[in-house]
Amino acid sequence: MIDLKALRENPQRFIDGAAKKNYAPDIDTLLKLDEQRRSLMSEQETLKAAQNKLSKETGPKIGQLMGKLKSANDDEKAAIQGEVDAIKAAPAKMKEQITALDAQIAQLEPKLNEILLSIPLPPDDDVPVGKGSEDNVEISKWAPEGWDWGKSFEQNKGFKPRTHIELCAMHNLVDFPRGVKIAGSRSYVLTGDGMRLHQAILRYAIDTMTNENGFTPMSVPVLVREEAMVGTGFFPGGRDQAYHINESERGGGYDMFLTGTGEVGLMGLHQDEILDEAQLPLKYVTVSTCFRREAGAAGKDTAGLYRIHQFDKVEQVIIDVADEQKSRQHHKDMMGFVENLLKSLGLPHRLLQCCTGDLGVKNADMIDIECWMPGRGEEAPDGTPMGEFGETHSASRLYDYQCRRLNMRYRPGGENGKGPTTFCHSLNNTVAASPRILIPLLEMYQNEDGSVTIPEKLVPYMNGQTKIG
RNA sequence: GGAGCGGUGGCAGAGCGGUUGAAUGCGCCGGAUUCGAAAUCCGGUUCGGCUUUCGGGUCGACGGGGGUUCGAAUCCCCCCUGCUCCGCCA
Repeated sequence: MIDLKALRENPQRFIDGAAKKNYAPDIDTLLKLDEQRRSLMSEQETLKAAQNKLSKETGPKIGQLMGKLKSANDDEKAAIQGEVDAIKAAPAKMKEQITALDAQIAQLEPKLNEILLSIPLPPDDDVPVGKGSEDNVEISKWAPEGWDWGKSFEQNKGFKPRTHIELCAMHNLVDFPRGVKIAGSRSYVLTGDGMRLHQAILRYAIDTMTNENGFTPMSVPVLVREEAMVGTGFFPGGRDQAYHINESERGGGYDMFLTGTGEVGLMGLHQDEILDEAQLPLKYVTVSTCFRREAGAAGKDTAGLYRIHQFDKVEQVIIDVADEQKSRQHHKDMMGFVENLLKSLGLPHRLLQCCTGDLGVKNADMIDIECWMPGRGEEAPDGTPMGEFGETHSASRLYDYQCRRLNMRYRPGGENGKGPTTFCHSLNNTVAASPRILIPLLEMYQNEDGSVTIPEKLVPYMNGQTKIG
């Protein structure tokens, strides 16, 4: 959520920011509603102040009179009762007016909140302006020694690549038909070494983050309440993408949603809390099953492990003080952890600066990391795929947008005493999402005979096994 | 699923219809004491909205939402949530 005060002061900044992201929230209406609400509120407050003043005077008086009433004789009783009734009647008009104003204010609020929640965080000025993913900008590229970006897979390795789908079939790593039988399209079953490799990469990723990078591992819910989805910024915008468990319809008090990323659970941890500055930054990592409806992606990436409804992901988040420089540094650090991981696995990849049109509501800045997938992309005349980058990671910098929604704050406790409570900054980034990461892993490590070498770092996690097939 | 008891400031924990934004303790901040520190003593310390001549003013909030009342943390209703016992399952 953006800061309503900041919006009032400089609406243009938010109008422009939204436009850059291809959003067009009705900011004019919001400002009008906000104006109306404030004017009604101050009118109401004046009345309430008068009412409070009055009741402060009459309260003790009534108390006294009621006391007298008990010990009074019949003649006095009538007089005292009359006095009490008169006092009681006084605030009646005010009360009516206040109630009426209440109703008017309540009427404005749903629309106001709806628009407020939908206003995107303006992108940072150094984020390139663009329409969509086609305008993203490559900022760096890495490949292990011996890999020449100017050459095809075949020229690099001396044989034609098989796609991960072929490799999976060859070694019984995935059973697609049975996955579909059980759970419908975009479903799959990891089998044997496929499942082992999946577990190996996840475990390797979480161990690295925990043991080398100082993150605290967590297990968090993946079945959450709507508040967690709204708080983390996925709702209302991304409602279509989440599976909805309709518990209220069967007598439960509220509905539940399946999370599309561990970020929801991790960020929800400190919802409504005031954190001690000394505890910050908080660095959390989780591995969780992620669920995505992939609404609107019909017909896209239908084959293989690329776009599926359910997968497992190791996710990192950092929560820290509201300091732009620190946020920027964390962002770099988090990408560094991923790059080191990919380098240790020998996977060619690049960093992509996402343009404004590709950011989504909650990001000020986002950098995707894409791995080279030799089995993707267009086919050469002889039917050999030419390879293509595929998104495997996404690193977001959110400022206080998410923490404001989550009401997650800290007390700045510098030497000069305590400042006002302040919303934290948050960031998140993928560490490893599998089985998607198995695509580059299998395709880059395939041998001419179709066997697949296990990356050195994963061998310990495969019980010493060095090869599939 | 049945029965019972709870949810109060950063934390613990009183208050259970009358001025109470809330005793007390811990923590935290400032001061005194001390060569310095600990201990002790004194003072301060909830969060948010609106407004402001930046001194302040004002409203709201005791899990959430409604209601009763001149007046609600306190009474009533619904919801969320925690704990204990019983049942069921593992």
